[in-house]
Amino acid sequence: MKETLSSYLPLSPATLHTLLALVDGDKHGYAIMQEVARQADGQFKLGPGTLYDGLARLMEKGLVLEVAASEEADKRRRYYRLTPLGMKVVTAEVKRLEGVLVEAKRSLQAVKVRKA
Amino acid sequence: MKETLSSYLPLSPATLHTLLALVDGDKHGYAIMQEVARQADGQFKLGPGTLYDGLARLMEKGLVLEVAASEEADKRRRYYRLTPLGMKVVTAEVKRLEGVLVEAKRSLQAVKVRKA
DNA sequence: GCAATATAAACGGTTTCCGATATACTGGAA
DNA sequence: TTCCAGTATATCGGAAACCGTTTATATTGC
Repeated sequence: MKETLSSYLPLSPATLHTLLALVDGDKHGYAIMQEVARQADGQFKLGPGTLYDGLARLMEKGLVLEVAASEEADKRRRYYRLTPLGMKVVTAEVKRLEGVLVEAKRSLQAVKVRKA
Repeated sequence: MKETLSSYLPLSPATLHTLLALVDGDKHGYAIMQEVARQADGQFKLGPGTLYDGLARLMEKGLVLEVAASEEADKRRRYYRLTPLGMKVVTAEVKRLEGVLVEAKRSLQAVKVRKA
């Protein structure tokens, strides 16, 4: 299973942020865009093209599925939810990135020290 | 300066790993591939297509430059080096990712707790 | 001098990105 | 009641990036 999970990695920034926005609950597309902008603090914005393309791909792969809105007002909204697989994949990517950062910080620190 | 730096971000996994491999010193292409494979512990491999495409782009943008080998034996090798800008960009991306991971772990933890 | 390995690079097809655009609904202000 | 800004989804098409395969050479060890 570790192997199959690895085959989804690494995630592109757009994909990672989309999945992360869905971790804490179902959201519709526009809300995902806002959440990503918030999380990235303006340093990164997901446009509609990237978002909806990405969502379509994620649904094909089974990482995300569309769910019916319970009894919402706005009929335009379409809600998306992480599948269990999607949750595993985003968890695995976060773990992978942690490892990358550990190595990265070690290298960067070594350079700083060398210069000092 | 913060703003201009942001315009290079986020980095794709391939770009990030290429730059990280160069942080601790000049390397030639083949060595970069090996270093990336090592750092990623097999979870991610950079093929030659991706690598050399990426290097060409990084040189255009001024994040990497080619340097002459001091007095090497192997004449085929072409060495690449991070520019000061490249170093700043990779540092900024590492910092950005740290923030993303903090948020990500918070969300993931919240989900775990909710389920427990 | 042969085989294996190391190294760079081109090539071409596919995937992904992503801004622009279109369309339509919603809520409130003028 | 009209109007408008914001909300919301979607498509399109070009650009950028990815990436395995192949080609070409140099080197190294036998």
